[in-house]
Amino acid sequence: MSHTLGIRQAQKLKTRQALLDAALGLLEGQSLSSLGLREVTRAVGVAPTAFYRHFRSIADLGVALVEEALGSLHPMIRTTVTAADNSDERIARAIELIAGHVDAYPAHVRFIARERHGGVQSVREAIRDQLARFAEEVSAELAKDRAAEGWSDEDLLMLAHLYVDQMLITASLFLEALDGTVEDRERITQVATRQMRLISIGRQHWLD
Amino acid sequence: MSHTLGIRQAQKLKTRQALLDAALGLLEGQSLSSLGLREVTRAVGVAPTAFYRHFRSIADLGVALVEEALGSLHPMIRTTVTAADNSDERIARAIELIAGHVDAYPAHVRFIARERHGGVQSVREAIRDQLARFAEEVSAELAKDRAAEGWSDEDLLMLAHLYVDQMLITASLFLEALDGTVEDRERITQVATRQMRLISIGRQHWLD
DNA sequence: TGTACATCAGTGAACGCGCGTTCACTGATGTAC
DNA sequence: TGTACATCAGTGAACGCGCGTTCACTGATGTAC
Repeated sequence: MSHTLGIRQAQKLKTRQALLDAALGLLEGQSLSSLGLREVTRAVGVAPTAFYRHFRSIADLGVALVEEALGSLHPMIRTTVTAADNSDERIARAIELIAGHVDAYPAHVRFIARERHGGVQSVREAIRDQLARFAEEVSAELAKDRAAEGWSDEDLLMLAHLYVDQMLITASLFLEALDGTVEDRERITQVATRQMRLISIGRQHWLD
Repeated sequence: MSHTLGIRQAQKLKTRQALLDAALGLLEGQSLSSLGLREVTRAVGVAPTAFYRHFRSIADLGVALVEEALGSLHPMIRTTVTAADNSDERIARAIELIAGHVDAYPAHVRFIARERHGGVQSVREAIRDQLARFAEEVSAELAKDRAAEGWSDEDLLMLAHLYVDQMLITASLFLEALDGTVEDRERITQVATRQMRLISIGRQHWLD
């Protein structure tokens, strides 16, 4: 049978999640290295000191946010890349998937884009490690394709990184255009589609 | 005949440059949205209030840093992309140029990578505008090449953006490896070279 | 060239404010018997 | 089931500190004559 959390532990998790959610919201207009502990607890409605029951510091909370945000990106990246063969139709579907993810989790996407090169070392490292893990999974996924015959492991990994980076660039463009016009978003879709197509073409002729 | 600046104006420019330099140095370990005005003036050795003689705010100083940093990237990007035809030798030279630029101006590269998606809107916009200008110049440069025959303006611009983004990604990888081993840097060089090669191949077969 | 006045980059005191962190605490939840 | 004690998430007061901004100022540089 399933184990039910105690009341105390359940409440603690709830507060912790509220802190994470509040921080993510506050990070829309600033970066992690300027986010204040009091700012976060004020947004949640708990005393500043309650923060320490959950995180040692804002940097620590940031690392937890990386897990959460990239956990949500994970399935998207997998699906996108699995679909990223040479078919134009599949490329189109992958781009739509990215756009949909940005619509559904804009704060996660913003957080990763912003803190990937941000001012907090431990967070940068966490993002780098997670993205490297993704690239390895993508690489393994690519290896299954018959188009990967004759490719070295190194070349598969470099292609995987290219896909992952391209995906993040596209996601952050869609993010900037969230409050923009339909035309803005269509232009981004068109450019991203053509870039993916060019990469696909390069992939097809890699072994020529 | 050349006009010599007055003593007063020359001294003012000197202080202004000192503020920019100090800020850039302080931004190695944090992001712009957490940089303090007093921190910067303290590093320079002037009174906090002197700051206002040069900039309205830290965000304003940030925009000035964008001009400076991308002014230094400008020639590099031009040269790199001009050299980015299908020849492996030219690709290798382009990657070396990027690595050399990171060695020469690490703080500029860090600033642009960090603040491109950072927490200060006006700075993000300044970077976006400058990079768009670069992409247009690169696009015009690409158009001169005989390999561009039959390419639409739209496709040239999307390729230009791909090159510019790829360059920034590579630069920021070299930046992370500045204190790393020679092996780290060689691995980055190898991956970046292959990615550039794959893009070149896609470019060659674009019109197939 | 010399004088009298204007400009203005940089100063230093003062302000109110929010910050991170400490500490002893409270009272609901958990546990042992 | 009931009781007595332990745990621990969240509290609230207090602290010293650095922040951005204001203001009237100083004195070297610039300008008009």
